[in-house]
Amino acid sequence: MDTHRLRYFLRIADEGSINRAANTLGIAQPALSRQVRLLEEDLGVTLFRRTARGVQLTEEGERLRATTAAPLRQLELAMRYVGSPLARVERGLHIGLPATATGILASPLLDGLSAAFPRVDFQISVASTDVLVEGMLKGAVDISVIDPVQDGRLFYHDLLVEDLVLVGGRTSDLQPGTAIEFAELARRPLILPASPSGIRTSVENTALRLKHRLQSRFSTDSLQVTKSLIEAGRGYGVLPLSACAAEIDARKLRYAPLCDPSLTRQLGVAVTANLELPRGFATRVGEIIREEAARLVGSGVWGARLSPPLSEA
Amino acid sequence: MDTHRLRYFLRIADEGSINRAANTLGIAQPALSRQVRLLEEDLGVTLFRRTARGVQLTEEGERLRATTAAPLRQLELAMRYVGSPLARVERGLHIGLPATATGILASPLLDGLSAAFPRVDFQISVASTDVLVEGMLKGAVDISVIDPVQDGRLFYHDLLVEDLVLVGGRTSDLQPGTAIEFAELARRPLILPASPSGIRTSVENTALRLKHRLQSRFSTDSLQVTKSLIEAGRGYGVLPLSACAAEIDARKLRYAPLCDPSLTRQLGVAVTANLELPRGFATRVGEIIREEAARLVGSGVWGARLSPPLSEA
DNA sequence: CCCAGTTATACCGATCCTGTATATCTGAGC
DNA sequence: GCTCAGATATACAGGATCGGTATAACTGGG
Repeated sequence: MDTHRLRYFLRIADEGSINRAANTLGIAQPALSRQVRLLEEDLGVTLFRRTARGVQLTEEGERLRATTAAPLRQLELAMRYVGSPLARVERGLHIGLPATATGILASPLLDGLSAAFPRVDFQISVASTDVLVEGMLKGAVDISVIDPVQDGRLFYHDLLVEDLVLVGGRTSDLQPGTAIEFAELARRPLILPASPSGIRTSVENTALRLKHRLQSRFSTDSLQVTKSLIEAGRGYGVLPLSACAAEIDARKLRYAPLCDPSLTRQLGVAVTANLELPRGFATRVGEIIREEAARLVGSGVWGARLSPPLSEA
Repeated sequence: MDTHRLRYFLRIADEGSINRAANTLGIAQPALSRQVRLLEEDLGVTLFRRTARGVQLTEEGERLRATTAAPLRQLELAMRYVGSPLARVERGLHIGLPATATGILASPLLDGLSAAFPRVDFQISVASTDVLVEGMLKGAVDISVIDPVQDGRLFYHDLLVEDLVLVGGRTSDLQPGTAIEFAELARRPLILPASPSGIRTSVENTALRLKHRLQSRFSTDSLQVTKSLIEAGRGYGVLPLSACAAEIDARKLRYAPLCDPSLTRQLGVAVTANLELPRGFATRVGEIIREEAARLVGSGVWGARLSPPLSEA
């Protein structure tokens, strides 16, 4: 019943190996093995199946991970920031997220942020990059996760890169194992974002470069609408897998990777340059966004690749 | 960064004294003093003001308590139940709460329950006792917090007793320091629950016994409506303080204690006798409700008195 | 001024954690 | 079937941390 062992356990679950976890934790492997055994004895359950290529969570282990990861993270943040003057900030902070990242990011992010900054009311707006940028320049939005932008009035830093996949309805012929060539996209009706989002420009620029002509029958800025149109068989979507994981699990949607070329979308964190916030606050919030994203990526929940972090002076 | 010290810290905060906390924790006082000092050094903040009559939380201490109590409890429950077959139950559990307890109980209760039973979808219904009892007998509601009932088809056990206060609008003359006699109630327009709830019968029976005639101008089963009517100056309400703490803090409502006689309302936990649930599951859920209530009462958030617990064989 | 009650300090023994060295196990490749 | 690489498990010793006992220092109240 100690955070210590729990942190070890979670790291092992992430790494899938006691050995690798011992390395990243900076302790010796036998010590870690021992802690796992003690934790298992304490709880009276087997947490891992030991194999010759590492360890694998049992059902109980998976349950423990699911129920302890978030509270443990909240504790860590709460203790880290309790001494910080930033924790005293009383204010509303307005966070902007793109629709294609809310499903995976919103809830854990709010958990973490409210643990670190209990006096702050966090508000989340879901909108396209251009709307969020406008909101930030007006001062209505404080910090956003958006597509890359070049604007001197914003601080922007890359967060992660995510592969895009082709998503179709239940009756489509898409299979995760069979990649679809980009040229094939031109022969299928596409449902693209209405506003010039990162995904849409990525798709359109590639089409232009390869001299393909796309059929875009519908366009909408609502991810919800996009997915229901796809589900109804009205067309195909180009989306990050994380944005429709639930529907794919539920067999409502199918997907296939893209190739020749594959497409990606880049996300980053942006804050306004002239923030009326306590010094360092926005930076910390940005760090927590990064940490939360790193955690989701590291645990395999978010299939993306992290961009290199900000240099830590 | 150890649950150990955090638990000690929270207990001290609850008891208001290192000495008393040491007794209830079963360790020596110097050891506990030491742990507090170490925790304060770790975090770099002063958590308590030491006085000759105990200790008092500083602002940072209060913040730490607010941000760590819930996650810590979730961790404890998650670890306690990870090995239990009950944690594998996949089912929806329908919980009934009275409107006057939801505000204070719903959120922490859901936190705790979902940590203990991750596979269960908890649904909360807010209704009056008679509706909840009916729902439980029909099997639509599994477990409820309700006024005391005598019904052989239900298992019922007392949970806590709470004082009722007179609540008026912002312009009323009520003051927390000046108790209002019951006789005075008859001279004020009251807004009482429409259904025969515990609060309403308590008020009406007392009036009958003392031969007072009440003026009940409006009645509604919605606590929301009740409070907005009171706020608009349409009348007075008889409510537990916990049901309108937020509005009183916000200076939208005022209150005064009742005397001659004072009124209370009793709450208990009830489950149907013929549950189609795994053996012991409802019992455990009931225990968690009790624990959560005890925690809220112990920390002073819920100004009520616990009923004696079930005998623990 | 004294006393009861509180928190803080000093020291000691026991426990738990970690690192080093080594054993054991398992799956892949020949 | 055998071997080997890579993984986890066991044994033992050193060191840090925790809790207990004894005692000091502090603060209000009578």
